Amino acid sequence: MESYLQEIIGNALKSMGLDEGQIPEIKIETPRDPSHGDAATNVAMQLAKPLRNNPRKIAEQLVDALSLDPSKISAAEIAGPGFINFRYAENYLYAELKKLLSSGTEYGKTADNKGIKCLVEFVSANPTGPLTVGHGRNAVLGDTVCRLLEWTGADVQREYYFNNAGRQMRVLGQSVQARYKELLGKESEFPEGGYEGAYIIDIAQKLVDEHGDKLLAENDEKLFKEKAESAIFVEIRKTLERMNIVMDSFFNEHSLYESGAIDQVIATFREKGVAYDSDGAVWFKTTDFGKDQDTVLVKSSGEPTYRLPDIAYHAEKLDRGFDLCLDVFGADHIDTYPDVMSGIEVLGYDKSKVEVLVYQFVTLVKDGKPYKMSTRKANFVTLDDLMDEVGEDVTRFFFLMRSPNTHLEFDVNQAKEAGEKNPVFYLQYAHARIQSILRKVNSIETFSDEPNLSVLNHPSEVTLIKKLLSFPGAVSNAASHREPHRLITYLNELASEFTSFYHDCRIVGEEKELMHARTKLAEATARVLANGLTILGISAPDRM
RNA sequence: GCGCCCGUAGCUCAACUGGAUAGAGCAACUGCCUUCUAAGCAGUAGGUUUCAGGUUCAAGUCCUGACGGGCGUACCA
Repeated sequence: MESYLQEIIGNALKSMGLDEGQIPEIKIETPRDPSHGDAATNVAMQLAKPLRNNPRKIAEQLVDALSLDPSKISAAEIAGPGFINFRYAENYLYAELKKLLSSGTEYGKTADNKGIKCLVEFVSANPTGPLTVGHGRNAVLGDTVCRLLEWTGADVQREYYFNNAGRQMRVLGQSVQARYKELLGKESEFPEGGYEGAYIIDIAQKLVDEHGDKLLAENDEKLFKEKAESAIFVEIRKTLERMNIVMDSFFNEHSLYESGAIDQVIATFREKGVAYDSDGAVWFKTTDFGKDQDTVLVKSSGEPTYRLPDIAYHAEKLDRGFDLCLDVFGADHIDTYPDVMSGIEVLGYDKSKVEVLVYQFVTLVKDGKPYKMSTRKANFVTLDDLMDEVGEDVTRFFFLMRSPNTHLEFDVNQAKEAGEKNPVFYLQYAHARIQSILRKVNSIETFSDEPNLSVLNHPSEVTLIKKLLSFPGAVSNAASHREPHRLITYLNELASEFTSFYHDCRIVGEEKELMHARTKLAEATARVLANGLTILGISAPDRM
C-alpha cells in the first residue's frame, strides 16, 4: 500500500509539471490520530518552499491530479497545514484480512533482508562463571534481533565468541585448584582476586568425586582450568536453551593465534604504517583515526591486548562472506568499536558491513532497592536464579521491553506478580482468551462456506483489522532499527484493540454469518499475537 | 578534562528518526462480573518534554551552551 501511494503521488507530481529532481522523497506515515485517516503524506509542505506556493494550494492541485484506485483508497483529504490524508477502502481491508488468514504462521514475514547473510555475535561471555542478569539483556536482545532478521528474510548465524586463555582463566583454574585442596583438607592459598562463587566449590567437588585425591599431584592450574571451562560451558548452554536460545557456532579467540590471523594483522598494519614499536610494546596509531591517544596492540610482555584479536576476528568474519556482521554488546565495551572499525578499514574491508548494537546497563531492583553485581565477588544474581523466580517468558519480555538505548530497570517484584501488574500476561491473556472463544464456537457451530468478511463494519472491528494489517510493517520497523521493543509496543496496542472489540462485539450467540466473520477476525488476531510472541521468543498459551 | 548514552506524568518507559491535540503501564480516584476468561473494560486526575538560545511552514526529536545522571577514558576483558 505504501509503495502504491508513493507511486501515484509521484505520477501526480509529474503530471503537474515537476521533473524528477524537484520531487522530494515521498514519505507515507500513519497519522497518530485515526480521525486523520489511515495514511498521510507531507509532500505538499515539503514543496511549499521550492515552489514558492501555499502548501494547501499545492495539496489541492496534487489531490486533483491523483488517479486513485477506488478499490484501495476511498478518499484523499487535505487537512491541517497541508497534509494529504488517505482513507483505505473497506473492501481493501477485507481482501487483506483474507490474505492474512491464508498466510497463517507466515504472516508478518517480509523480504526486506532477503538473501542477506548475517552473522550476529552475542552473549560472548568468557567461561568464568554462570551467566548473570547482565548477560541476560545481551542474550535476549541478540537472539530476538536474529529472529527479526530472519522474519525479514535474512539468513542468520548466531555466534558466541569466547576467550579461554589469559589471566582471567588462569585465576579461574587457580580458584578451582584451591577449593579442591580445601575439600581434601589440605592447605591452600586462595588466589588474589579469585572467583569466590559457590559454583567453584561445586566444580571442585565433582573433581573430588571423580578423581579422589589424585589431582593433588598437579603442579599448575591448567587441568583445573580446563575442567572448569567445560563444566561452566555446559551450564551456559543450558541456561541459554532455557531462554530459547541456541547458538550455531562458538568461536574460540585462540584459533586466531593458531591460524596466524593475529600475526597477519600486525604485519599488514606495519606495512601500511599504522603500527609502531615503543617502550617494548606495539602500538596502533589510532590518532590517525581521530582518537586523542594511540592504542596498545601488544603489551611489552608479548601478550596482545583484546583489541588485536577483536580486529582479526572481524576480518575473519568478513572473510566468511557475511553481508552483515552485527555485534551486540554493553555500553562498557563501546570504546573498542572505533578501533575495530579503523582496523578492518586498514585491512581493506568494507566497514559498512559491521554494525554494533549497544545496550545500556541493567539494574536489578528488588523491594525498591537496586543491587550491584560482580561475577568475581559472587554477589551476582544468575540468569537461572532469575528465571526460577519469575519464569522464562517474563525474563525474556522484561529484557526486551525497553529501548536498548536506555537503562533497564528490572523490577523483580513487578515481574513476579502473576497478575495485572505484569505486562507480559496482557499479551498472553489476550491470546488465551481468543483460544477459549474459538473452542466455544467450535463446540456449538460448524462453518462450511467462505466467511463474508464485509459484515465486519463496527468501528472496533475496522480498527482491529487495520491494526492487524500493520503487523508486517511493525516487524520490519523493529528489524531495521534492531529494536525489539517496537514490536512489543505494537503487540500491546493490538491486544488492547482486541479487548475493545471483545467488549463491544459478541461472537457466540450472534447470527451465523456475523458469528463466522467475527470468529475469523478473532482467529486472525490470535495468529498475529502468536507470530509476534514467536519473534520475541515467548510462548502463546492456549489457556491461562 | 575528553568521548559515548540518557534527561518526557509521582514511578518505569513510548512517541514509527522533523509532523497535526506528547501516549502507555504501575501508583491514586470513580464506575462495570446471572452474557464468549474481570490476568479485563470505561472514565477522572496528573506535563512549560531539565534549563537557555538557535535552525524552519513545523522541534520531545536537529545545532550550540549550561545543569543533572550512567558508562568509558589501562601495556584489564
